[in-house]
Amino acid sequence: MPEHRSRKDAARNREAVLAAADALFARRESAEDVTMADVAAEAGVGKGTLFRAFGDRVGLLRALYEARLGPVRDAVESGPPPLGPATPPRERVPALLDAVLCFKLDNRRLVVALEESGGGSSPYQASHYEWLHRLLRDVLEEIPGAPGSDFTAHALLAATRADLVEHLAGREGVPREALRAQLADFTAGLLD
Amino acid sequence: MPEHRSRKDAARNREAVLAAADALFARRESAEDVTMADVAAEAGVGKGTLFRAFGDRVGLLRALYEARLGPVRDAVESGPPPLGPATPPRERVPALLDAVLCFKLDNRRLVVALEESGGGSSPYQASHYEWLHRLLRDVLEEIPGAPGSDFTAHALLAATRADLVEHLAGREGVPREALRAQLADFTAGLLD
DNA sequence: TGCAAAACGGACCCGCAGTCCGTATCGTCT
DNA sequence: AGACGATACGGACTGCGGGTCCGTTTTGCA
Repeated sequence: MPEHRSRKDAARNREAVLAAADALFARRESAEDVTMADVAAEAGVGKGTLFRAFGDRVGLLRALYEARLGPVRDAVESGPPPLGPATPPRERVPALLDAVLCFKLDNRRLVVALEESGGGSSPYQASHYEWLHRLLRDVLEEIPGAPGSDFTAHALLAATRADLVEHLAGREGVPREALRAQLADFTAGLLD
Repeated sequence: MPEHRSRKDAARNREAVLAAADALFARRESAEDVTMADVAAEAGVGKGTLFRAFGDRVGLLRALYEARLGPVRDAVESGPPPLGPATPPRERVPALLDAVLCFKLDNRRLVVALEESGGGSSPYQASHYEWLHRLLRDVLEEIPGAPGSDFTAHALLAATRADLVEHLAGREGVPREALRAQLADFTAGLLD
C-alpha cells in the first residue's frame, strides 16, 4: 500500500493532462507553440490543477518523457539481446545508440522541447541523460582499447541530439533507415 | 565607398550596444538572464534603438557571434597550417575540431545562448553552422575509407556542442587541456 | 540656416509561465 | 446518513520579458 494515496480526481486529472499534452504535441507543428493554457483547456482542467500536478512546464515535459521512455528502459535493463544486459559490449553499443535514435525519431517534438527547455546546460542535468550516459560509458569500458569512455559516451550521445535528428529527418528529409544506417556506420567506425 | 553610409550616431550606438552586451555576458552567470532592456540600459540607449539595429534578440546574438568568429574564419580560410587550406586532411580535421572547441570554451555563455535561441531546429539553420559543416565534410571527403562524411561531420561537430562543453568545463570542472585531449583522442579513434 | 530623412527612446502592448484564494469535492469518522 | 476537515479545483490575476509605436531629436545636405 502506498503511504498516501492521491485522491481519485487528482489522479484522473493527471492522466487527462498527460493525454491532452500528448494530443497537442502530435497535432501542433512545434512544441514551442503549445502553451500551458492550451494543455489545460484541452484537458478540460484549470491551470492551477495543471501546475499543482506537474510543478512547471519542464515537469510536465519530463513526466511525458518518462512515460514514453519506460518501455525502452525496461528493454535495456532487463530485456533480451541485443538491448538487454546479456549482450556482448561490442554489439550492445550500436544497439543502444540505435534504440536512442529510434526513440528520438518517434518522439521528435517532445524531445526537442525537453532538450531546449530549462536554460543553462540542460539536457545534461536531466536524470535520464545521466542514466543513459553512465550505462553507455560502462558498456564502452568493457571494450578494450577504447580511450576515454566517459567523453566518448558523451560524444556518441551527442550524435543523436534531438535537434540534429529533427534537422536531418525533418528539415532535410533524410529517411529513417538512412539515418539509422549512418549512425551505425559512424559507431562501427569508432569501435574498430 | 559604401553605398549608404549609416549615420554617425547609428554606428556609434551599434558599437555601444555590442560592447554592452559583451560586458553583460561576461559579468552575468548565464546569458539567459541578460534581458534586452538590460543591454539597452548598459549601453545608455533606448530599446527602440537596440531593436532597430539588430532586429531581435537572436540578431544581436548573431552579430556578436560573427564578430568573435571572424578571426577563426580567417585562420581557417586563408591562414597557415594546421588550420589553413594547405594542411593535409588527416591533420586538418583534428585541428579544425580543436579550434571549434577552443572557440566555444572562450565564448561559452554567448554560444550557449545562441544555440538555444530560436526554437525549432536551430542551430542547424544558422549560416555559420552550414559553413562549418560543409567545410568539415569536404575535408573528410578527401580522406579515403571514411564512410558517410556528411553525417560524420554532423556527429563530430555535435561533440563540440556548446551545452556539452559548458556542462563538462563549467559544471564538472574538466580542465581545458583535458577536454581538448579527449576530443583529440576521439577524432583520432575515428580516423584510423 | 533651413528642412527632410533618419535615428532616438521609453511608454506601451501582448502573450505566457506561474500564483492565489474562494469554492467544490472527497473520504472518513460517528 | 450526516457532517466536517483535508484535499483538490479553476480561472482571474500578476510579473516579466520581447517586441512595437510614435512624438521628439539629431544629422547632414543645400
